[in-house]
Formats: sequence, structure tokens, C-alpha cells
Amino acid sequence: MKKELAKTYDPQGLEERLYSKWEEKKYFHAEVDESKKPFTIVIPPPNITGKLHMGHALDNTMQDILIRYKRMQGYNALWQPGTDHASIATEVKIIDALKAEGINKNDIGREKFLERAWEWKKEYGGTIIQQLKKLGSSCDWDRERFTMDEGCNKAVTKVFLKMHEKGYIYKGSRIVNWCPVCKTSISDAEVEYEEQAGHLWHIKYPFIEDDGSISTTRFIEFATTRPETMLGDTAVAVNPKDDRYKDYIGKKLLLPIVNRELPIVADEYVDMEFGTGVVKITPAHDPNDFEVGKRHGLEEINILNDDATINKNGGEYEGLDRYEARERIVKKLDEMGLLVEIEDYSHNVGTHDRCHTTVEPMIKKQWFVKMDELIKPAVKAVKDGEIKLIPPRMEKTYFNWTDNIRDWCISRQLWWGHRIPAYYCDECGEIVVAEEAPAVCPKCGCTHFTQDPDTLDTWFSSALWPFETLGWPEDTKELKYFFPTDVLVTGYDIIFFWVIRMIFSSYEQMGQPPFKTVLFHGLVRDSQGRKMSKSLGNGIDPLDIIANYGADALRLTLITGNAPGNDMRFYNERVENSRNFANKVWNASRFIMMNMPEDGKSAIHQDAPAGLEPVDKWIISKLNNTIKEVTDNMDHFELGIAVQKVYDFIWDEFCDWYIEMVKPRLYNSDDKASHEAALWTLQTVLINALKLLHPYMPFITEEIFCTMQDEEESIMVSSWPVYKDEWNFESDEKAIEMIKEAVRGIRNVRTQMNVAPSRKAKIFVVSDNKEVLDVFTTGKLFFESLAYASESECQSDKTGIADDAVSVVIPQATIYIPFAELVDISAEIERLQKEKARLEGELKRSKNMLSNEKFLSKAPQAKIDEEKEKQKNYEQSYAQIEERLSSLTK
RNA sequence: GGGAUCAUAGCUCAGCUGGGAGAGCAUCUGCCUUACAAGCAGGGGGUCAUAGGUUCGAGCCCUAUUGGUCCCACCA
Repeated sequence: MKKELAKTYDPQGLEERLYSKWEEKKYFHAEVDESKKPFTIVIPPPNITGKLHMGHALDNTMQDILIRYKRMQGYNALWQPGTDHASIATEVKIIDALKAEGINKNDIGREKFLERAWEWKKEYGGTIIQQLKKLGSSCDWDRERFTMDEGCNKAVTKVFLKMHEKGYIYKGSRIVNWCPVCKTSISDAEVEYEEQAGHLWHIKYPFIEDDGSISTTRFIEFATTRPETMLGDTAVAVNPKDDRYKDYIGKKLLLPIVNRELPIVADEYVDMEFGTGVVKITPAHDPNDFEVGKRHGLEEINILNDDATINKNGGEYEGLDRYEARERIVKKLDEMGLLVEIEDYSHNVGTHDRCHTTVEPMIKKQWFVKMDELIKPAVKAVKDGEIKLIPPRMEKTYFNWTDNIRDWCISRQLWWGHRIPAYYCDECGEIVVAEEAPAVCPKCGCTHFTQDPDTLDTWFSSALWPFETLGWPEDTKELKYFFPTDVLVTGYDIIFFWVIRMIFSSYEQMGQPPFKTVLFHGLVRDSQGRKMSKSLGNGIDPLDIIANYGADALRLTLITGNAPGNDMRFYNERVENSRNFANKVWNASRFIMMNMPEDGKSAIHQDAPAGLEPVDKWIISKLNNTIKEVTDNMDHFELGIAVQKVYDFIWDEFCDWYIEMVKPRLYNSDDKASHEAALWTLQTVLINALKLLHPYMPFITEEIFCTMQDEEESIMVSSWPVYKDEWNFESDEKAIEMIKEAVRGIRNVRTQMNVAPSRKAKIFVVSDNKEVLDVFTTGKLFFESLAYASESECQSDKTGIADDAVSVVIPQATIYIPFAELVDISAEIERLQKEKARLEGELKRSKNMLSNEKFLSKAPQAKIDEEKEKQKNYEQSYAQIEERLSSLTK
């Protein structure tokens, strides 16, 4: 019994069913197999807090395309999946959940908190994985990993210990970015600068005269955007080259309110041009001032608590919020006559990228990774091309970061994450970095230790992702076989957070790159080009799109017309077009299957029948070229271009021309050889086209592939089409293109003359070239039907053709359609004259080129020949038109 | 302040190493032709931001200018 496709294309009905089948059959699973070449992609692990958004959809579609493509090419393709614990994002979620119950995280303590977090992870952490499956992602789910699973924990500890031993990880007091809401330090990369309207407060501090008295007349003036930090001022700085202040260097000022004595120091850091050329120095709350303070041995006075309220060093302001303190201090200074001016001022303020709280630079004891040495191999790898970035311009962004690298603050004052493997002796404070708490203190011999309460930056573990997921630090066969991975697919927005850190970590731990190529994509924006965001409410849920149009349509939309690294806009009209294409593929397949013999089994698996006609060879040849080009584009990661070519081939060439051309042969089974040749070609081309399309639209291609062949065997494990020399039919291609041109010309004039399709006319093809006439004779059957002809006649001259026939000129022939009463001779003349003028223009251009000696001497021969060929065609057409005109105007 | 990137049809975007400008949507005309109206056939619409330059030849390479987007740094 012949299987049939459902009458209408319904993605919901088939996608889930097929995905289950793939999973059951273990098609996604890859085992080490030395007889095959590996191809590995490691997924950018989505956060366990995540919900699938368009960015994920794009990212994972691209990876799935590459993996499916390589799998079909015979590679042992592994797409290694997993999720990220997302320390701060998850911790915030848990805190919120607790808050709803009226619980503070400190109330329940670390242990209970972590229990809650693990429960949460168990319940929701897999959500995004289920969503990725809806998209069709062919990840090896048997190998799913988590950044806080046992193996990853081991990897993290090992790396920490190793790097600590080598001196790459150190603990130090540094200025860090402090988030007063999350109450943790954050890395530089997590700080987002926002332009904010603020003020510049111009303030003056009085001099302390040599006799120790406070001057009432001599002041030094400067400006600040954060007046409250004056509580922590320990100096005022000027530029040593600044003549205005030369004599003041070394003098003393009085810090009002606090009544602290401040030295005036000279430091190159001060810009003489800005403001008054004087800067107040607050070493504990400004990174630059911190450096100045170090150079001049200034005291560092921390004035803030962890929640950004003023601490005991702030005297009467203790306990006030930073902004409230600011107001009060300004007011007080004003009362004291020390406030000179308040200027409106717009400046960049650092905020936490998670909660958008204004970060406060603070001195904290934190763990850092020393970057200067580690970064070197990572720079070299990209410079030498060992790691390729696509598009190449991303290299500039990459080097911009590596050239200005700063030490990486890796400790976070959070509970959810990898706890830092450092232990402090309760007695003497000795720090021991080890896998476990030591039994005895190496310094004082006591036995009580407390582990560092901090956890590591989320990116510390994700930096190890490409090798820890393959089993490192164990020496697994997977690691040997699948590592280094081949391609990393990710957004350019994550290059600093993740890509660079994976690269230097891999060189440090593995001595190898983590991947050979990084394929970047851009952001998916809304129809107006805005970032999709929760607060704007303009996000489009990929799951809604899948529900309405199908995952295939979503995937196609995300890839079409998108170049690497470029942002794209997403809107429903584009998805509709993708869905329409899916429908087209569906119906064309249905049509082909309707015409298949009853016994179901098709001719697909047989060799080409002997009776292939020029049309068949034409489409086979077109397919062959498409295979070649698409493969080439995919090898160069030009996914958007590749899929466009498949789309055009299927819709424009195969559906709109070939299927129409073979219909007469299908409906007539008298000529068995011809009938079978047509069927064979239809099926062969369709199957191959489906294969080319499969990486992009896995579901629909699978459904058709299996139904048509009445087989369970999946298209995803079928072989990728290859270009074959014996499928190259150049002369047939030319012949059919000529017929197409004639058909287009005929349809065109018919439309212009408003001739109804039902009105058939006889057509004469006139040419003095026998081969040309043969082409039209051979293609008679479909030519007549496509050109709405009642019959056609091929002849070498105009014998028997009415003078008032409409004519269509193609380079090697003139086609006459005698419409008798329908033809308006004057309109026909006008039409021909227009065509003549166009040809004159072309001829002129062509002649200019070919008479240009420099062109002839410098251009490649192929180009010159091509141009000569064109000129010949123009000349022929021109002559034919002239002849037509002269006979009409006679 | 440094850097990147973009400017192509009414809209959104492709255009790979330079060799006569493309798609989708929108629009206009005609078609319910037995795979598909989620369709078919045909049409209109672009001095490829501006000004120079290199070249036989520039949307593509170089320089400058204008306008937009983004990244980095952060000057108090």
C-alpha cells in the first residue's frame, strides 16, 4: 500500500512525533569510533534559570545545522549539551522565592539555602532543555552535563589549585566593583555603563596655614560627582607640571566636616585641562584614586557598609544611605560657604548588569586571576589563525580586550556556585588552598579551619566547559577523540565573558585550543530594531512561533538573510514566508508521490534510466551545481547564502519549471520510458533537495523522506549529496534555458495583449540554426503547454506565417504567434521599437568594451569571450528585430 | 577619547576573493489551470549615503565627509 502525505502541511502533528523517534533511535548519540572522523560542537550552556528566547533559538539552530550537516557527511558528530548554574541569576531567583515566604537568606543559613537552590534546579533547571528539543536540536542528551555536577566540580577545584600553585590565582586587596544590592563584588565585564544626568558639585577646601590655623581666605577648588566620598578623602592632587599649583604641592588642606588634614600631592594622572585641574583623592572608593594613593602612600579609608550606607568612618552620617548622605553633605558644605556651584552634568555611571544598581568601587579582599601571562597564548592563537573568528572583524574586538587586559576578580559573595577551595586557620589565619580542609595547620599546628565563604564567578567554570564536559580532568577516551572541538557558535556579546576565557583556560590546562573556529551571530531584534527585553515587553516567544508556524519555519526564518555577526530583525511576515516555503515543499512532494506507482517503492534507489530527456538532464545538472555551491557555502559557514540557494532551487527551478515541464509526461503513461524517466528524475531531485534542506528544516524533510520511501530510516543519517561529474549536462542546461526564455517572452506578450490563458494559439519557431530548432522540437510537448500553444511548428524561414503575427525575439530564434484579430499592429511596432532601443544600448556598451584595448589586454580571457558571446547574441536579436520592423512597416 | 560596524527597491535585508544590481514582504495586472490561493503568471520600483582616488572595470578596494548603531576606556 502506498503511503501518502497528509493533505495539508501541519507541523504540530509531526514535529513532536519525529523528535521522539530520533531520540528513541539514538540518532543524536555519538560514541568514540576511531574509524570515523569526529566533529564536535559544545553548546553554550544555557542558564538553568533561562527560558528559551530568540537568541537561544538562533544560536542553537545554527549549531544544529552544522551538526546535522556534518553527521550526514559521515562525520562522527557530537553536539555536547548541558546547562550552566548561573550563580548570581539563580541566587537572585531563590532569594526572591524565599522573600515571598517572608524568609531572608541569612535566616535559614547556607546549608538550607543550597538545599532550596538544588530543589529549584531539579524542578526548573531542565525547562530550557525541553524547549531546545522543540526546536529540533540534535544534542547528544545522554551526555548532558551541568557546570556544578561532580565532574565539573572536580575540574574547577583542580584548575584553582593548579593556578594558585603557579601564582596565577592570588588573593589581594583591590578596588572591586561592588553591588550594594546583591552584596557581592562583580568583575569589570559585568559592569554596564549608563549615561545618567547628574551634577558636578564645585567645592572648595580651605588651606591649613603654616602656623596650623585654618585659612578663611585661601581655598582650593575642584569638582566632584560624588560629594559623599569626601568622607574618605585622604589627599588632593594636582598635576606636577601645572604652574598654577606648583607652590601648593606639599601644603596641607583641611577636609571640612571630617576635619582631617589632607596633603596636596602631585600626580601625572590629573588632567590640567579638566575643571580646575584639581582632584580630590578617595583611595578607598575610586580605582584611579586607589592607584594614586598607592603611589603616594595615602591612607585608604572605607566609608561604606556593604549595603552602601555610610559606616562608622562617616561620623555623624553613619547609617545613612549614600544618596541621603550626599544631600546632607552638600547642604552642610553650602552652609559652611564651601559649595561654590552646582552644575548639571551628564556622565557615565557604572551599574550591575543583573540588577542595574549603581556599583560602588570598594576595597575588598578578593581572589584574582593574574592575566598578563595567561593571555599570551590566547592572543597568539588568534593572531596565527590557529583559532579562526568568523566574521574576521571580531578579531579586532578580541584584541581590543586582550591588549587592555586586567586581572580577573573571580570571587563572589554568593552561596550558589563553586565554593573557593581555600581554608583559613582559625588560630593564626594561615591560608591553605587545597581540595579539602587540612587536618593540621602547617603554621601553628591547630586543627580548626574555616573555608572561604565566597564562591567563584560563574564564568570560571564555563571557561573550562569545552574540556570538562568531555571528562577532564580524567583522561577519558572522549577527550582524546572529540577534543579540541571544531566550532563554537555564540553571540558576539559574550566574547569577553566567555570566548576569551575558554581560550586561555584551554591553552593553560590542555595546551591546545578549545575549538578551531568561532562562529559569531548577532542579536535578534524586534521589527523596529529594538533589543527584545522583558521591560519593553517586545519579546517574541520562540515557542509561540513554533506553535503557530512550526519549528522548521522558525529555523528557516532565523537563518535566511542573516550574515555572521550581524543583528537581525524578527517579525511574523518573515515567518509566514518560511511557512509558505514549507508548504510548497510539502505540496510538491505530495504531487510527486501521487504520481508514484501503486507498489510504493519508487525508482529512487535505482540507477538513472536510459531514457532521460533534456529537461531531466537540465534539472539534474542544476541540482548538481546547487549541491556543489551549497556544500561550499556551508563549509565556509555561509548558512544564510546556502539556504537561499536551496530555497531558490526548490521553488524557482524545481517547482515552477521542472514540475510543470514534466506534467504532460506524467499524465501520459503510453510512452513508458519517458514516463519513468520523469518519475525517476522527480524523485531523485526531490530526495537530494530534501537532504540539502534537512539541516535547516529537519522535521518536514524527515516526514517526506520517510513517507515517500516507505522507510523508517531517517534522512538525518542519510548521506549528504555530492557533486558528480556525470550529472553535469551543460548543453542540456543551455537548451532548456533557451526554451524558458522563449516561454517567458511569449507569456509576457500575451499578458501585454490581455490574452486569456484559455485562448490557445499556434506558435512558429523560426531559426536558421538547426540545433535550435531541434531543441524546440524535442521540448515540443512541454513547450506548447507552458507557452499556451495549441500547437507549435519549427521551421527555418517564415513560410506560411501571417505578416501580422506577434513576435518574440530570443538570441537564436524568432517566435511568431499569429493572433489575427487580436493584434494591434501599431502597438506591436511600438513594442518592437522599444526592444530595439534597448538592444542598441546594450550593443553600444558591449562594443565600447570590446574596442577598449586595455580591456582586451588586461581582462581575463574568459571575461572577454563572455562579452563577445553577448555581443553576438545582441547582434542577432537586433537583426531579427530590424527585419520584423521592416516587414511590419512595409 | 579609542575602536568596530552600517548606509543597496516603499519596508526588512542578502550580495562570498572587484567583471552588467538580488530576495522576502508591500504594491499593480490577470488567473479558483485537477500539488499548492500558504498558490500561479506577468509588471512597476534602485545615479548601491556624499565627494574624491586606485583599476580596462567599483555596491565591493583606498581616503575624506555626513548620518545611525554598537563595543571599550572613563576625566574627578
